[in-house]
Amino acid sequence: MLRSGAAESDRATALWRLAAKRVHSPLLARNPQDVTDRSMATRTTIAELAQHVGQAVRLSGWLYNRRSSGKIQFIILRDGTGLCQCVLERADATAAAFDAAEHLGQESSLMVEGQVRRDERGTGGYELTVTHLEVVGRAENYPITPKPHGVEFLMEHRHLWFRSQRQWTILRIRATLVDAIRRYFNDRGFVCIDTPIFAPSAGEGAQTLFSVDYFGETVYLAQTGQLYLEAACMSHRKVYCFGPTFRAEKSKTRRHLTEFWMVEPEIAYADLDDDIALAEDFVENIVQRVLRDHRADLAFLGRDVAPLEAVRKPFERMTYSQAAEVLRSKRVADMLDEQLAQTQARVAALKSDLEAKEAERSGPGVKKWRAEKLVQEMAELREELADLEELARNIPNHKHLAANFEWGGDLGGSDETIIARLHDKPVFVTHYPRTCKAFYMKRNEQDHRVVNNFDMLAPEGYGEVIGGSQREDDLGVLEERMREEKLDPAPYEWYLDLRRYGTVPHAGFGLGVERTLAWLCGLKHVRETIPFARMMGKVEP
RNA sequence: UCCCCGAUAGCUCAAUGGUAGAGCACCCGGCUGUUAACCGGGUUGUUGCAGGUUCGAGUCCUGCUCGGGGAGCCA
Repeated sequence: MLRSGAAESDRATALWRLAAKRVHSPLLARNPQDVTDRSMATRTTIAELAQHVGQAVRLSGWLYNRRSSGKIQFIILRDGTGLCQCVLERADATAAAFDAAEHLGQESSLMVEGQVRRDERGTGGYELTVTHLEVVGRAENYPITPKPHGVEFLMEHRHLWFRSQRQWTILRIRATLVDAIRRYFNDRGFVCIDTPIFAPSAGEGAQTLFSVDYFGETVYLAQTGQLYLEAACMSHRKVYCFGPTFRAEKSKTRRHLTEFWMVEPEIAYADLDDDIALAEDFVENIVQRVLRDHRADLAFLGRDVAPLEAVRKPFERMTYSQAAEVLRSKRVADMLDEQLAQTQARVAALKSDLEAKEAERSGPGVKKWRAEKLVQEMAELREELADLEELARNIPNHKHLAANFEWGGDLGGSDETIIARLHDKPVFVTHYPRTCKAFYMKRNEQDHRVVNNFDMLAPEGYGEVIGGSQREDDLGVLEERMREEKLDPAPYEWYLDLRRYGTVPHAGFGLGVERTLAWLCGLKHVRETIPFARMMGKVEP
């Protein structure tokens, strides 16, 4: 259906040559090889417009939106690097272009040529006074209009939703985040090791993995590269893997995907403190990099950057046991009571606001456009109201769960949120009970009930972004743990070899890219942080 | 697997149990500085599916399907 980008630009070039032939003086056409250079206009992109003020340029892109007022049209052109308002006035010289643009549907592809002007009235601060326009490919009835759409509709049109400003911005930030991650490790002597996607039954919770028929044998899509990375770590000392990972958990929440990207470093001769120090430095680095490169983009997304600026070493730290005490404390009960009161107050305010708007809408003498605007505002308020009412219903339950938290169980989602809410920086929670963690985590020397692990909780309710641990390097203890978990040792013989031949203390962690990006961008849902989200009950497009 | 909410025009949403509507999109017309432009006119329906209650169901009841987000589990 959609042509490839390369084919698109070849066609665009060919069409432009045709256009150029028609428009420009034959006197300049001395060299037939030079067709594209005969134009006085420089070929450029919207992002580069600042360097071409006062010059004639040509842009190629897609029609983002168009407004007209009699003899003047405003064409918002999107070219992949930004948006530019192109102004087209009807005159003898531009009549053909004017008429061609008049019935152009949203997302039609086109090329325009004109004079660049600095103008605050135009999107992005620059405008193009159009002298020529060529339609490359017409589009009719583009499904995604400038008006609001529902999530279901947008997700079904993800292949087109990409083109809208918000999604464009988010995925550009994702690209920077991915680059920051790779650069961090590459610049510090880590060797990138690609771990396999097909994995035999790899122990911890095989029921949550996707099974694949592998020449008649059942294997699984990898949920971590860690065990393989441990092998690589004994060869290269500092390694990392970065790739997709798969979880078949039947979770339908704003934090879950069935296919997501995870980066996992692993370092030899390292203990838990080294691991946490690495995670801390790493997270500070990538957060500050995104902040440095995307201030305007984050502002466009409505992200308050102050909480991100606060992401500086050292982060907060507490043990699991301390967290358990905090959860049961009066401080947490009070905090939740206050949160509930605030939520209820906000709910009440929203309700009266909604009533007032409804009264105005259905009242006498309301202008049509005003009524429409009110309906839109009311829809937004209702959405916020629904979220808050759900929160208000949940808080008493969260309070109950926290107050009755018993040492030995894993922290629930609500417990993590509570711990994170108590701080304005990321929090490391360390030393979880061994019984609720994976067999490979290093047993703590002082307290055999707990392991040397940590979770890093992002602030502002974004929850667990990193899980990591020191690995059990003692062959005997590891075998004991595997017996405890009733794991068949046969598939792990190669893994046990790593302890048989020159075992050393080592540690690592995994960071989820989509959760991190949702946090950085201040998004409600991870589905917008990945190009094509794979979720429970959703594999298309 | 469990709990809560929802499904009305292509899209976003209205409609005391009583004639299915608006805005957008699209078509026609107007407007030389618009910012989700605006103004006038026009086209647009198996109210998710199957039953039930009722003189009468978009509205009430039951079941199912699909979607939303929460629990468990997780990054």
